[in-house]
Amino acid sequence: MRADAQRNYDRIVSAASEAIARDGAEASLEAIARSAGVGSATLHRHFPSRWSLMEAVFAERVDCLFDRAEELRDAPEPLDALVRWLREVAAYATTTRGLAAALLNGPPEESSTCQAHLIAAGDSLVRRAVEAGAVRGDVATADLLTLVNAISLAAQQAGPEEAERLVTLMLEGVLVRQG
Amino acid sequence: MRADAQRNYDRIVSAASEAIARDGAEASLEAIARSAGVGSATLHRHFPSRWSLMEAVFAERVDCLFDRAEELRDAPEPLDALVRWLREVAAYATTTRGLAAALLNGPPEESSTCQAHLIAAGDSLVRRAVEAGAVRGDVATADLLTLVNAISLAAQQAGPEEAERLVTLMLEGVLVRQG
DNA sequence: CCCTAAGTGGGGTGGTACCCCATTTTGATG
DNA sequence: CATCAAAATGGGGTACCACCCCACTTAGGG
Repeated sequence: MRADAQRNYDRIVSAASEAIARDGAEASLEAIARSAGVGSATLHRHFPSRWSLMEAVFAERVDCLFDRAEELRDAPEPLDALVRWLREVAAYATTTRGLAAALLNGPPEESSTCQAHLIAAGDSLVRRAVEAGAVRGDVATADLLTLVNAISLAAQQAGPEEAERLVTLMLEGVLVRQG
Repeated sequence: MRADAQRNYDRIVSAASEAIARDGAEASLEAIARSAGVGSATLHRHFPSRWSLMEAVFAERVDCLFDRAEELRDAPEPLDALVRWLREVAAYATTTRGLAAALLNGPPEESSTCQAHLIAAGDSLVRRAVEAGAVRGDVATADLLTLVNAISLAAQQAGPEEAERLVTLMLEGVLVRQG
């Protein structure tokens, strides 16, 4: 990749990051190109679809969550580690407007990179929690992340604390515990 | 309301219903007006915002769920009634593309009519289930509906059976039951 | 230094939401 | 039944969007 192409790529991702934080997942690509000081054609060549741009923007965030999962993997309390990580995922998805929407509503193939990365990160935490007897064995990491993302999407206008409350409710369950 | 205005109103809602079922919540208003045999200005006068049209389209469905709740209110098993009703809500929201999105992502005031109607419908079922000792007392009907809608939205591309699975998971909880 | 291939962005196309206003239609009244 | 003012209508206009074509520019290896 030529140096100028790389420079423009970075500028676009940076501008898109700001625009999405401000306007959500439906931010105008034209405006992003403009604020990056780049023609719209350049943006569309680097990122053929809206989702590919999303993915580039969120890759950094997802990497961060991935690293966080590795940190928590050796925490003393497996359940605590998992719950804490899921809360961080929810917080990221709720505050970074559009992340949840991108992960859930994006075309299957195109949003799978982020999704797969996140699932890989969460998997070890889930497995440890299951082995510790704190989490049901028939729970898939993908399900957990889908639910957390769904909640984040639903609570986007209510705020992060509402999302956290709903995540807790989901983990504990609605039905009374009958042993 | 004049007779012709009423006729056009009905035509628009009918066309919108089809379009949303086919194309989802982002269906083109212009196309809806066209297929209703009506100018776009007429559509925009009757429905100032996209959400107001959504509301009109979904009102029928929501009424149906409301009636269903009343039917189930006197069912012998309160928990069974509640679970069945929530599954029906999920099924409606998943199949009627856009219902979930409309209820969750719509502006607070504009989507509140549907939401309020649904909460009112579910409330009696939740209360009965709580009194029967089957559901936690600190669970709000609104939370339940938010979660069900969130799941529906998340499972929209996966299908109704996936949504049902996730609803069950949410109700039972992810953590192991420790009495 | 030069030349070629990669990269660029202005401008075009076709689509969208939403609004203005001249024209038509309705239905209550004389 | 004829009249007519108010209500309703929709064509056309504006502004914006995603996406694409293609003449021009620039990087960087020989």
